[in-house]
Amino acid sequence: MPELPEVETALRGLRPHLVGTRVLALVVRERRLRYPIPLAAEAAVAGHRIRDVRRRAKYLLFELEQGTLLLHLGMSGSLRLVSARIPPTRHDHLDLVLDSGLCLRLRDPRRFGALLWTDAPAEAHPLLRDLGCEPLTAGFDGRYLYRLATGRRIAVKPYIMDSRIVVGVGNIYASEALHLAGIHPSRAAGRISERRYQRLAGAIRQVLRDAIQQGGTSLRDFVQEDGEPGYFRQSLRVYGRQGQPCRGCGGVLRGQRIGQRSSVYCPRCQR
DNA sequence: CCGGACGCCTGTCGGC
DNA sequence: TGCCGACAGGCGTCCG
Repeated sequence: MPELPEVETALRGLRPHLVGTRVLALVVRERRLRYPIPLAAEAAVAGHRIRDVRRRAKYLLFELEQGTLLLHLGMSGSLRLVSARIPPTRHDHLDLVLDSGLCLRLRDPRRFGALLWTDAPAEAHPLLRDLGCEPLTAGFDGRYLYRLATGRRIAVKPYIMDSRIVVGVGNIYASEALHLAGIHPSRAAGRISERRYQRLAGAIRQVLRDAIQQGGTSLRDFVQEDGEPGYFRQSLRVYGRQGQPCRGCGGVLRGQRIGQRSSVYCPRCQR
């Protein structure tokens, strides 16, 4: 379930429970995630305090007294804070055991997630180095999107899903933002005006903010059981609604594959 | 450099 | 009911 809003929600929920606690151990039960968890990770983190937890793109960064853990949830990863006594179940691949009696447990059935450790500044890590703008910070606006799109023939949907351009916009939010902005998902990125990119940038921010807000209400307690999101289901405009009526004009929403990802849009409202 | 395809995994769902 | 293919919220890599 992890898109930027969920990672952000996870961050906000977890942070107060993590910052200042000491890592007693990293327990790895399944090392084969997207990248094998480095053998050095366990030894590197044990005994160190968590100074801070931050988010960059969809990565959670656990800054320890020594080095940083980079955690990515992939397609199916989820985090829970549980008592260290609770036995792990299937797909609970690792625990970060804390001196508070809790442990941070990663479950990831598809194993597209990742846990890496670096001693260097996290931003310099190869996986973070080339990332584009954070959509919710200054610097991300229509002009930025417009400039980087110059001459590009890629469809706008995969363009805004490209993390070298802007991070955190996954398949759902790309679809939603394009509908909100009235832009056809397969329109060439380089053939959109700066003015329309302003609308798009605003739509991306709005959609992400709304989702964070709603995610916040359904995922508020990470010490509890799971907290399945299920959040925006109700407020989705197009995603997963192929064949159903557009909430704007009442017309039938159309589905199409763009760049190997399913896309839904309104042929009337989106041009 | 760019755009598009591929593959990594497991779980679920719809159709037959 | 059971089987099978399609598909799933990501993303790095490879190829032309």
